[in-house]
Amino acid sequence: MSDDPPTSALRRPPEGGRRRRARRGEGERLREEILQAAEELLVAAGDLSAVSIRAVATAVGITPPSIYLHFADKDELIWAVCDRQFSKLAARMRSAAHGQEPLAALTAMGRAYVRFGLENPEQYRIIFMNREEREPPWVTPEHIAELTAFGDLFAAVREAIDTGALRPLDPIVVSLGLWAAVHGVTSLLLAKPGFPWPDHQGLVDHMLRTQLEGLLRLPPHTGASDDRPFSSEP
Amino acid sequence: MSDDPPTSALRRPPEGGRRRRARRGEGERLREEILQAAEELLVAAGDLSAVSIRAVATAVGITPPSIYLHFADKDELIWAVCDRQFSKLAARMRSAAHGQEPLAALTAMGRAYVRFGLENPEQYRIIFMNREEREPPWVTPEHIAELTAFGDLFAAVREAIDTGALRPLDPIVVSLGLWAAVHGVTSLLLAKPGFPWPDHQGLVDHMLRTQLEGLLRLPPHTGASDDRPFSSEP
DNA sequence: CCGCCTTAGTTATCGGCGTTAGTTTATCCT
DNA sequence: AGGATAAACTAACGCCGATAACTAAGGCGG
Repeated sequence: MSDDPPTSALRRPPEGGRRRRARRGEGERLREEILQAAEELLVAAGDLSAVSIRAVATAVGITPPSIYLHFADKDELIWAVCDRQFSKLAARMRSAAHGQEPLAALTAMGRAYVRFGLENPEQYRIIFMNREEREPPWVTPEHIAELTAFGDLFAAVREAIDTGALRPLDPIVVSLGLWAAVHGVTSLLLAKPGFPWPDHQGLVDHMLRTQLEGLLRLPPHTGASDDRPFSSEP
Repeated sequence: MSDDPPTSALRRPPEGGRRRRARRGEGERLREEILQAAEELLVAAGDLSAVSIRAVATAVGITPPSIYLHFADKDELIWAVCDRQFSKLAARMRSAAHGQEPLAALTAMGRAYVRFGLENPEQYRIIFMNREEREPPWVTPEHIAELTAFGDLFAAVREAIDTGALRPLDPIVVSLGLWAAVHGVTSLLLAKPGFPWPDHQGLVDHMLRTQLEGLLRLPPHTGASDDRPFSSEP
């Protein structure tokens, strides 16, 4: 990380003078360069704090204020960086589930989700492990749902319920529960990598298997059910 | 948040001169005042970024460098603040599970865990939704396990397995899975409070019920298993 | 070819941050 | 009384995100 192999064509030498201006329509190109440089800084350092406006500007070869011509503030830049990778998540989940019957599809989507999170830890942290207050305005619940292929998850759950494979529970709650399960594993692994975890894959498979088995149509259970109410409500 | 009711006896008026020195052994008292002020700032603003060393110093009535006499750096201060609240978590979980049989104890502990997280959102975020790199050195896996009453969780799981209530799975994996389940719900609710969640209690109970039912002693399952390996291993 | 407008960048600066070095002062012990 | 030391201070460094004001390079109508 200290030497400087030509890992990317981005870093310009200080070059003395000003940056050659882009042509009329080419402001877009600089935007892409900024995104690319910010992403490289983020994954290289593995730490959001290493991605400062100044560091990005230096990497691209411009001055800090120029970044504000393309992004309203730092949060928008960071989220745009993360969104780029995360736009691939839904496709990955869909292709993992492609052609599978509902229950297998749910497992495949869950695995793809965790895998993606572990492969893009910084982006996952920023998108799903931060308070939403810092999100740019275009990050709506609908956007989140789209990123996570929630529609496909929900459809698979509903089909599994309709065909009688799963119990007739509220498919929304079931879908959110599955999301919470895979998110729980992913975020704990990312937050505490030094914890003595067992095999990652085994843990994920355990979560999915347990969760799905608990949802299967079964003889009525007699498990523990203590029904004191909660304090906080939505 | 703008007016200044005497919410606490901490804030001193600028007072002109220096702070009256504490007596010889009383450095400890200032440490407590710093912790208290930092905690108040944290929960009042609901945002870690509002808790700057300078803001804490102002609130206590001292100058910023004085804080470093009691805390090595900002992270240690923040973690000490969070640890204070979190030291109550294990006791709450234990008292919730007190006298219950194993399965009911697991449910009670899970509920207590989520409730605690939702009641201390900033602390939960800092402790469980940040990368561990910023943790002070005294935050070991053992410390985390102690905070979360993992020993009691594990004991209840093992007992449930030994008595035949749960399947004979690895109790470590089962315990971590239960932790991941409740953490998944908690952290999603905290990260995305604007998401159209259903009733919190219902979601938590669904998670616990599903997870436990999936663990009950049952006819062997034939779930979907796609066995591509994961990328990262522990 | 010229002059204007727009766009894409610049320089300079502000206020805030965490942190450190060096200094002062009040209290305690002998 | 006087030195030692704990507990505070002042001043400053080098970052940070962000903004205001300026400048120069296209591109276009005449």
